[in-house]
Amino acid sequence: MSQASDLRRRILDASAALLESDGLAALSLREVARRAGVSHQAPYHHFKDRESILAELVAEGFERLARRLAHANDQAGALGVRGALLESCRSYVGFALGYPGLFRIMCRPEVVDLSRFAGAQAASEQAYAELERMVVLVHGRADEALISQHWAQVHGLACLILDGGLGIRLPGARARRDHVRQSLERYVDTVLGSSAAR
Amino acid sequence: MSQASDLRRRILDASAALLESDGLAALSLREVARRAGVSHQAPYHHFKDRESILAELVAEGFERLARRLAHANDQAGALGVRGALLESCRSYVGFALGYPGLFRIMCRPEVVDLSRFAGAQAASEQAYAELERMVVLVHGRADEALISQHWAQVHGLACLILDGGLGIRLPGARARRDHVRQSLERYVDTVLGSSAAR
DNA sequence: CACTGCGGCTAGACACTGTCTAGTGACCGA
DNA sequence: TCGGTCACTAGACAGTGTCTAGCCGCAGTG
Repeated sequence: MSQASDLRRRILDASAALLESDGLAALSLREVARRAGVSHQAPYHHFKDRESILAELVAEGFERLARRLAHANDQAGALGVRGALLESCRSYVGFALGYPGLFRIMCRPEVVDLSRFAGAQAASEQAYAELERMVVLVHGRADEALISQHWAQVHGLACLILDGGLGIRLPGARARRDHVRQSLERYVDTVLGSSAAR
Repeated sequence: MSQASDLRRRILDASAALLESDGLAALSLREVARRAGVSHQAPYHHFKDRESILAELVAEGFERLARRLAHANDQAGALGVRGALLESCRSYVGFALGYPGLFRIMCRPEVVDLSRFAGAQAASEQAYAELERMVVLVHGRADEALISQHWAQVHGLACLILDGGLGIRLPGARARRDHVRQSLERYVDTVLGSSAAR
């Protein structure tokens, strides 16, 4: 049984590695099995299908993201609201840029349909709850429009750098980091300025 | 030759239809050929490979998006800055929700690598230029951080409704429309309020 | 008119994919 | 010792993108 869960873990790890190194297109069950040194049918003993493997990775991804966001929220006392907000935004975008392959399948329902996988969906709700907590910290309350405004800002920036035109415009990790920092600081000032004005 | 370009067009149309009705996964060259009533190899006479077909659709998509954004920009005189900004945001998000399959491949480099297709890239630059025009209208100037802040907001909202958790939270087209309207109005007020305050 | 080349298309083949079904062998409780 | 379950292997199937070869009608040229 130790070997069993061992193979399960090895399959997940090989999948994650393949995802980050060669992209989703290169992630085939058979290649994963090859890298794990087992037959092409072995993964089926631990996962129902290909999507289930990816769903497990997605769940782990959302958990990690939620932990990062929670950590930023917890620092509101030490850093103040502005510092914590900035940290939260950086966590989100940093996660996306740090694990681009994983982040992509996390927001691609044609790859992993969250509604089919309770665990992954629950983990994504955790991350959402942390975003909500941050919005309450900043605005004192949280309706859906406020949350989605904040979420859209960080998510949009991440997507645009990763996959959209911003990535093309920003060659090199250094330029991206600088751009993210600058953009997020401007966003934080906008949001806090507008909130204070009310 | 009329027949030739006819088949080319039919292939593009069949691909677009398949993309919107059954999603990217169902879009195979062979199914497209079947629907166009030709052999599975016929498309190769008009397109180098599968990606080239999608790249053509992507180019057309960016052109259409750019036209919509340009139209919103042009209305700044009639609607005022606030009205035009709102209209521009609605155009972007409305395009994404109106052609979800198309919008997805427009921001999925693992599906269509823009750097390989000059036409598609040029069209995407047009759309970017229109976004830049809007930022100038609103802020009087446009640096990269301002543009990406604006772009991220509309792009993020579109992505979250289409593929992210917001779509799950908003069942039905009506709820989505309302949410988009509310979110964008709040965003527009935030951005104009903050801009006026400087 | 005959010949040649070429553009638009068909047909067959190949390697690769996910997944179904049928085994195989080791371990474990009765 | 026996039956059964568990982790895994092996073969097959339909479907895919793409390579190569071939077919047919039409234009241009001698």
